[in-house]
Amino acid sequence: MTRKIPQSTVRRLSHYLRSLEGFEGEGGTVSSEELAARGQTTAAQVRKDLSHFGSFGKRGLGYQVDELRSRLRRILGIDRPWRVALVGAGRIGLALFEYPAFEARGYDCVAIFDNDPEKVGQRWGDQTIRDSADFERVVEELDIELVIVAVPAEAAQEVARRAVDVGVKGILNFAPIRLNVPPRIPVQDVNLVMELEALSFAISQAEQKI
Amino acid sequence: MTRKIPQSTVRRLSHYLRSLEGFEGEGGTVSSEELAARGQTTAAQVRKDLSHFGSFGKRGLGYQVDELRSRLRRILGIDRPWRVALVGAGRIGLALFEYPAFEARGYDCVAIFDNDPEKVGQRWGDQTIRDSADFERVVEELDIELVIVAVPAEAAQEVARRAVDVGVKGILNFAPIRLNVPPRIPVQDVNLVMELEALSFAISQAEQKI
DNA sequence: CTACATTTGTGAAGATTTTCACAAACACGG
DNA sequence: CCGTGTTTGTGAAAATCTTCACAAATGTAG
Repeated sequence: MTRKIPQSTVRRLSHYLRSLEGFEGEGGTVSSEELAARGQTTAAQVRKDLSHFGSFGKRGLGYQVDELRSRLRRILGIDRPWRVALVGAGRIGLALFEYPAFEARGYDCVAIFDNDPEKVGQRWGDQTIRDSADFERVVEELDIELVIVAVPAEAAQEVARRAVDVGVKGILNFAPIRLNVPPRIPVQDVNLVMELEALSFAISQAEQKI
Repeated sequence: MTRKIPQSTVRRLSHYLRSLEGFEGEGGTVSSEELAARGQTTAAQVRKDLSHFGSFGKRGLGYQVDELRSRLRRILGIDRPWRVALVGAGRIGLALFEYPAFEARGYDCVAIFDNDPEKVGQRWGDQTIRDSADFERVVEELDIELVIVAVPAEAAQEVARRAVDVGVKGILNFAPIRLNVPPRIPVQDVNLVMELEALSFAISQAEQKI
């Protein structure tokens, strides 16, 4: 049943979950049709996506909202909190740290690191920025599982190496380079320039067709 | 030749361009093999990606670095500057506004909007935050083509509608909802929670296999 | 000028993902 | 209890994307 799941399926699952959260009807149900209408997809796609993980949903009725929600949370691995460290206390780091949706989804940022002596010791919310030199010790003490890499490209690979060496389970990478890590460690890249380029590409394509 | 280009191809093109920029050899050449090694892909994929847009590259030699660079810029639509407005002067907006890579790639943020009276009038770098009420007028006066939506989810759809109505060409959307816009307007979504969820999903999957 | 070593460009094959279409399951009304 | 109207789950078909494999170019050495 659960084998190699397409990345696109995972993204859609995340989207379904978000849709369900704006769904107050407690004991209510949703059909794949309704779910598809909210996402940008089809009913068949919704059913296929869900079917990878078993069959919850009653024929003739649809899916029970609260059950589907908790199933999706379990599938996405957010049925429990994650302990996250932010590395790089720049603008991007700050934006992420203050991003309310992270905590709402159970991602707890429990440490912030930077190697700029000016920044070390500053307070952000409930956190004090730590010296990168203490990274390994703190990761172990605080049992950190995820690392958000928000440092310049030149520093990113080294951060990733240290994170992997100390046993971190996954990396969210904002630096515009491909991190070289063992294949067992998932890395998720966020590349803002790439997104803008995809946009200007799409516009240029459309213009050319005229 | 140039037809429906996969999104994955566009992302790789962007990546190739970035690789080429770290390539000082002026008159030099690269082979698809080398380019593939830098990206996380194969030589055949590189050639196929490029072949969608014509055949530049000499058999037996490879691609001329500077020509390929400028071709990729043209393909991605960044062979000319883009006039961008940022809507939403929160943390994310600030991070984006200060993101140096944007300007380096020719995305000029020429206006910032917010509807919070406390923020309107504040200066960020060379920009003064404007009142959202002036959005349409300013977009027309400054000839703005792209809009970055960095407002809360509740406000995003309305911003998108106004942007489309006033003739903007594309939208980069950070709000965690699917914007409803006419199909001719490209929208690129950046959803940070989704990225983290994809990460925790991947980790959970890996753990389950044990 | 010829033989040889490269490397591109590209049809065809293979793999993956999406869509289709329909039997099976269920609720409901009578 | 039966017929009707839904909606799921899922093989099979279609579409899309990636990899393969090799002819066609090109440079180089002799």
